Amino acid sequence: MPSSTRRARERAGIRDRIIEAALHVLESEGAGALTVRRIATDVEYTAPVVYQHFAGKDALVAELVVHGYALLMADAARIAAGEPDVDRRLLRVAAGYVRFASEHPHLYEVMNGTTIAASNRRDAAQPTIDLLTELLAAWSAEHGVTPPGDNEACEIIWGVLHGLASLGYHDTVGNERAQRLAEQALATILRGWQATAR
Amino acid sequence: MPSSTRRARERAGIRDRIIEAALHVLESEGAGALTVRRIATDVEYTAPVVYQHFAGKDALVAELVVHGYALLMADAARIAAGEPDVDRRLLRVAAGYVRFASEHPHLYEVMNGTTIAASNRRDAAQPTIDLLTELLAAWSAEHGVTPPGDNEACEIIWGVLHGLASLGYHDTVGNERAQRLAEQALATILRGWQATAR
DNA sequence: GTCCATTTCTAACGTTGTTAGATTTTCTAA
DNA sequence: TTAGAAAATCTAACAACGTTAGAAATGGAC
Repeated sequence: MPSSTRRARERAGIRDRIIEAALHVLESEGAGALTVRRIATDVEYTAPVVYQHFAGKDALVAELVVHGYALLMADAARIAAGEPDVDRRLLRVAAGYVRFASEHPHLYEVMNGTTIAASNRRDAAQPTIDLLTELLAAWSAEHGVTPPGDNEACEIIWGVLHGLASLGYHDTVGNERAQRLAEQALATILRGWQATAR
Repeated sequence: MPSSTRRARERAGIRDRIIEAALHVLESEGAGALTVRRIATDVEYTAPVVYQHFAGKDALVAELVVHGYALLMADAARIAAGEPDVDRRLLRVAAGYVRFASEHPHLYEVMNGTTIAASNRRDAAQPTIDLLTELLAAWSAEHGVTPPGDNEACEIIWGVLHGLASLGYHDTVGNERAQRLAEQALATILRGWQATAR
């Protein structure tokens, strides 16, 4: 019965369109406009169909968060691939992280919000963390310096990037300034680790 | 007519009780439980009286944010006053900042949420920023090192503290670990600035 | 062409922030 | 002390939210 597979394909298609529509509303109008009825209207359905594809609004938002981290990861990977120099690579990824937050402020907000559970966020963020770990290992090998282990160095950098991205994405300081501050902060930390090794 | 002043006093009293009740609900049960009706019930009134003292829920939340920054400031000032050594003082304030976030997670969340406008947050946070600037100036004088000016050093530290506090307060990493990471990050940055000066 | 399963919609429930209007309380003044 | 003004408070309602139950429509299988 080939029709059942087609039905499944159609179902998945609607699911994807819901996610797409939700992402578009979130990015263009913010979390306040992201209502179930609005999303349903945008995909030309009524509200209850959303619940046939997602357990509830929170589950849908969780998927947006996963999508957001995938975008962030792709951004970071692209930037990293385009810069051969180990030091500059880290700095550019740092600036890219902050830029991502200010280019997708509403998405970044839910990515770090409390609607999503901490463990889910960790899972979604893991690839990005792994990339950061790699970049850090390469830097470490290049300079013969070993920064604090047990993931501490990586978590420090993650924290710094997130902190300065936060300052940037809700206009506490400007966008470009936050990017520069992130680069400076990271450069200073790397220099600090080098100074420790001496 | 002394009664009118008493009336004003009573009005202010109710206002304060509303703020107190709201703060208690927020801290003990989180932002999800913070509804206008709930607050009104807790002060033994009905919902509309809240609107006689605040333009809306957002205005009330804004006051909670101000209150939160005052608490944070008091905490930081107390810690700073208790530590004569310039370097240790900065590290202890850093750890204190992160601890504050994990001891008041829901309050810290709204303090950095999007319900409050960026300019209002800046105003509320200004005293804490000023304290940070002072601590940094003292450190700078002690070591004969001038970190980046134009408030950049201060904003970097602020960002770092906020970032690691965020990692800590929603359990991305544990509480004590986030405190240690903040101390390490700050120590490394200070070392980095010293290394630059040499 | 009939029946069954799936999909979709209509209608509703409870809760939210918020406002209008009635009601009660409190103060002032004769 | 009491009549009337002013303030405070409550009741009732509105629109919008997330969510669910049950009716209506749709589409494939014999």
